[in-house]
Amino acid sequence: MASPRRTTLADVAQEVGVSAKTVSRVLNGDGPTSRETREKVMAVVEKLGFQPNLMARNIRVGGPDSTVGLIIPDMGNPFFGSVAGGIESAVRERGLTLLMGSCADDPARERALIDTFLARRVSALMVVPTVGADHAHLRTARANGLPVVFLDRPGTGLTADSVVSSNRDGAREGTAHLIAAGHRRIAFVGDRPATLYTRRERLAGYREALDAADLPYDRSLVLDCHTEAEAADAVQRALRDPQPPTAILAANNFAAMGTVLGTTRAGRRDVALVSFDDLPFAEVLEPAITTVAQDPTAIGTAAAEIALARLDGDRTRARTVTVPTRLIPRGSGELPPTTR
Amino acid sequence: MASPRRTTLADVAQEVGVSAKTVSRVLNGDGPTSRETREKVMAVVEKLGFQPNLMARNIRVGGPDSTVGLIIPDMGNPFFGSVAGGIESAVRERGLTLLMGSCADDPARERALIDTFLARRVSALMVVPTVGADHAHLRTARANGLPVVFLDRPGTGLTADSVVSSNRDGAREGTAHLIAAGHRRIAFVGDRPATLYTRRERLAGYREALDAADLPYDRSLVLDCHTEAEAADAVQRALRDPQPPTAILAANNFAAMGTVLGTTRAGRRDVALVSFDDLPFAEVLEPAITTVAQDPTAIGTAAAEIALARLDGDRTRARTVTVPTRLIPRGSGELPPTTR
DNA sequence: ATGAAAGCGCTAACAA
DNA sequence: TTGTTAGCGCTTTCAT
Repeated sequence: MASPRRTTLADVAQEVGVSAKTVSRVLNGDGPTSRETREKVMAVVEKLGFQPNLMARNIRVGGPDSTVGLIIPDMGNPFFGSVAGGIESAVRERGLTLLMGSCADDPARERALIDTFLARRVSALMVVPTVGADHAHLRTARANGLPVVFLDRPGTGLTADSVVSSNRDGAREGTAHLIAAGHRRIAFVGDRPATLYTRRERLAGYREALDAADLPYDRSLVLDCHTEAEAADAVQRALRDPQPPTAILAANNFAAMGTVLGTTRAGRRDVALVSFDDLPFAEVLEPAITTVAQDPTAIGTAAAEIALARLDGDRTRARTVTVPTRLIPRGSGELPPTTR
Repeated sequence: MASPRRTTLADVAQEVGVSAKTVSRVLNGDGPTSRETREKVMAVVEKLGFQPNLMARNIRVGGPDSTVGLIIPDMGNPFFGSVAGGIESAVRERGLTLLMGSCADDPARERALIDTFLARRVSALMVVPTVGADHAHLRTARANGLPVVFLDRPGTGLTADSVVSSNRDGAREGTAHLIAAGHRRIAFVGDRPATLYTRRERLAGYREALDAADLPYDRSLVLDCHTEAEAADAVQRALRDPQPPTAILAANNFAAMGTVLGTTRAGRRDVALVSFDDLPFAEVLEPAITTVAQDPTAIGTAAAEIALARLDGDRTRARTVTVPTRLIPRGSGELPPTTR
């Protein structure tokens, strides 16, 4: 029942007939070792299935572990997958391994994951902050030299590096695109809660575009939803209004999917849609959806670069990197609507 | 420049004026401690921002780390995100933390990640095997009591627990659905390489359905593709054939997206489609897409349950759990095609 | 309720 | 080229 004690470096050493340190030298390739010893050691390592205990190593060496921790709010969102991919390829070149965990939109869980990573002495910590989370407790770790980077949204209660999309500009451009096509009643479908950073920024961009065109800001055209289903319902309801929108700016991918669902269910093909964040089927839907594409991979890469620079001793003050978005016109919102 | 040595348990002890062991007792709540000591210790811990070094703890305690490792081939695929979510919620109840890494479809990278997790003494290891990877080297670890579970596909070179979808049955049902609607030329759009487990199984199911209906198996109707773009091209080409398919079974989500792209670009709305793996917009597209839905969360949960049972001492032989798929008819493939 | 000493698996520093 | 000793930060064991 009790599993046999795991093979240790000492076991290997004894079996080979050398000292532990020699085995260590062979495995880590630091000190000089004779070709013969090397071969014998490797053979025994293989035979015994020895796996060095990295924790024991790290504890002795004292430095941080060769991992980078990433915490995301939701595994189901492919946006974060792409972000992670960007980080991964950047840190891998430095021999670091990306480990990630999801907190499932739960601030307490985010805190627990942060502690887990800190306790395991990651080299750097990347966090996509969850709504309601506070990051003041990271102050000490950061002060002690741990690079901390916030992605997609700035952290709360802690000034640290962060990488975000050009939310405001992107939303402004997207809205302006609809306005240029002649729309005057444009709904904004955004995430909840309304205090969410990305939501606030994108709403601000939307308003800037309205202002620039001297269009009134109508609070009733701003819809809240956290899920695709909610967005679909909200959109269907809005379309039944006496003064319905003729176009919609969906402020994130879920909102956009819900919007498509909602307009489809309402049997409406004539509602123009611009989506913040690219969509899998943007090109295929009828009409094809114009998007304000983010670059999640670039966000990840930028974050990794900052973290690596910090590891290299960069002690300049915290900066915020803005990754530009790109408007991809795709039919929807391009032609003057029939209701013009 | 050199960051100050991190605060240790001993630092806290000295500051409070007690022994290290006492601080340890307070933090882990094992031995008895006076209320007064507890408060003083906690205060200093807070003040110094002390983070216990879990590696040092684990090394002394000897047991495995309180983490479960998951390796997936691709972060961009939301399917794996859902699988991870299933694992997460199941292991969390046991106080375990899920850590995952992506190998980006690279067998060498998978190997490195496995070694990383082994070296960090995870409690259990879950792997979605990457094409070309071999898992024989996991034998020792498994023999020493480490639970190893393969997801989505069985591992190579190692008999271990695995959890898979009912690929064959699902593909058969999906194909039968198309046949029942009157289709006789049904294309199969599957992943590359053709040796891929899921691809093989699903193709087998497709063939079973053809056989059952006495339809011929036409090799030219089997299309290979690893990306959405490849699938789109392949489908467009197939539709230009003298004897084009009237229906398509897409064997995974990328293939399905590509198929939708391909048929759309070809201006064909009359091609019936059944997709293995549910799609974001299945319901919205015209016509709505019938899917053979997998249950990725259930796959994750099942895998976690097996691993936990192993941790509890279950030493029965390796088993394979099959998670059923579910046919969701949604218009596409329901009505007799015009070409009947 | 608390402390002292020993030791987990490994490597730094010094020998030989 | 190799071995020895000490010690990383923590917990175990045994004392008090």
